[in-house]
Amino acid sequence: MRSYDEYCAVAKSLDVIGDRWTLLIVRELVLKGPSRYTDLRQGLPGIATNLLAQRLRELEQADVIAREEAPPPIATTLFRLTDRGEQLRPLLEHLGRWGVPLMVDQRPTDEVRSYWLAWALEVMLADQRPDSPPVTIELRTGDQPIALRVGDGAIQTSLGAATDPALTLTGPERPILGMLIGMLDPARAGAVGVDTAGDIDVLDRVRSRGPAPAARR
Amino acid sequence: MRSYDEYCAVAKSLDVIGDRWTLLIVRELVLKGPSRYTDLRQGLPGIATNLLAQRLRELEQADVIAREEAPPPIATTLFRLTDRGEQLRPLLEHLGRWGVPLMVDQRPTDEVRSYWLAWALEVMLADQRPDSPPVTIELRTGDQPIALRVGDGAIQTSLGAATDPALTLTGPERPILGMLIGMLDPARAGAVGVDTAGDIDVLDRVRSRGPAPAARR
DNA sequence: CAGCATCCGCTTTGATACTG
DNA sequence: CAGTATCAAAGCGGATGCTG
Repeated sequence: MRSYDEYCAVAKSLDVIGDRWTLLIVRELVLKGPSRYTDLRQGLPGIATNLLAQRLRELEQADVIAREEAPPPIATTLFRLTDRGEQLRPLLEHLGRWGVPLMVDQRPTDEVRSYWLAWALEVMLADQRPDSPPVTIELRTGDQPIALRVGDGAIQTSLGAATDPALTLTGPERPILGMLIGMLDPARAGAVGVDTAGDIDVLDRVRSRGPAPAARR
Repeated sequence: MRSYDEYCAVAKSLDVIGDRWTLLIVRELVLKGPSRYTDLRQGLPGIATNLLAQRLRELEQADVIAREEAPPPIATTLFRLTDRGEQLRPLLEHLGRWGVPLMVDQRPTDEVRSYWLAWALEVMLADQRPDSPPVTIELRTGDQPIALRVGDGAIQTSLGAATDPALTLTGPERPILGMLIGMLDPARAGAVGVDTAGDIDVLDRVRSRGPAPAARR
């Protein structure tokens, strides 16, 4: 992209990370850690392969990512975030929180990856009763199940089936997210296509953190 | 811009604010408050007028900004941030902090506005000795002077000459910023084209906050 | 197969001129 | 003041082919 030619910190940032696809590449590296070219492509459906190569080159030049030649038995190129790139993580978390309300609009053409959803829930939800014993909720949605562990004041997610979940939600992504962030009455689960198994009341345990954090100062 | 067609909170955010110029328009409204079309153009040198009109329409549709018809004696259209738009402020602050290190690269074609610089300093600097009496530093750089007030643990800036500054720095933007954020030895001010008048030691009073805040959690 | 480069049609942007 | 209209240039998306 052309530079904005402004001597402004925001404009200079956007000169580096404002191109189309660029922040989504950083997202993939934040979520997956060091990744191969091919794995990045899996997480960026629709990107033209030449564009991915070009963006990776630009990000490397800007010291946001680095490429390392992994030794055998991996024997491939890995792309990873530099320290400078890691500093974008809280920015992405903020973008994620800001974007959660937009997820009420799920379009039939939208690709889904469960690790995107899991991450959105981590940055958006909070444990409402930190002193109660931990509970686990299993979400059967997206391209693989998500285990959501609520306890000790924190939210953790992992991919794959949960062991002994207190509640299992099965159904489309949108209403399941809606129930979790409190925008959809859990009692209406069935009406919106969500199958529930277990104790529906554990949903009270999670609470939305609001779309934006208070400004730092 | 085309949608990324991803059911991911970050991608949904970028569908709204990822277009070229969009975040800079939000920056202008954050810094200036409700603004007229023409005033926005002044702060976005290089934008094509049709693009500004189009972006404003899109941002209005996305509930990031609203337009209000100001009554006489103003009698003009004002664009202002909605609540949703205000929630982007901390995001811009983060982008600003991340971008400050990139300001070592000032190009001759870069446009400068003093209120951009003042804001970058506000989000980047901190009062190193909150218990000492307040001091004021005047910066004669950019398109108008900046008064930098350090005291009570906070940094405040205002445009225009300062009253009774302890230190006045006159010269190009880059070395002045460098001296303030501690990347340039104040003793070398003269060698880099900066004129100093007053007590150079008050520079120890400000401290860089580092390029990125710790992750919230 | 991983990691690209090239080509081509289409969309977005930039520059400028013009208007209620 | 607050835009719209027009058109050339740049960027992007999709398909394909190449190389170790």
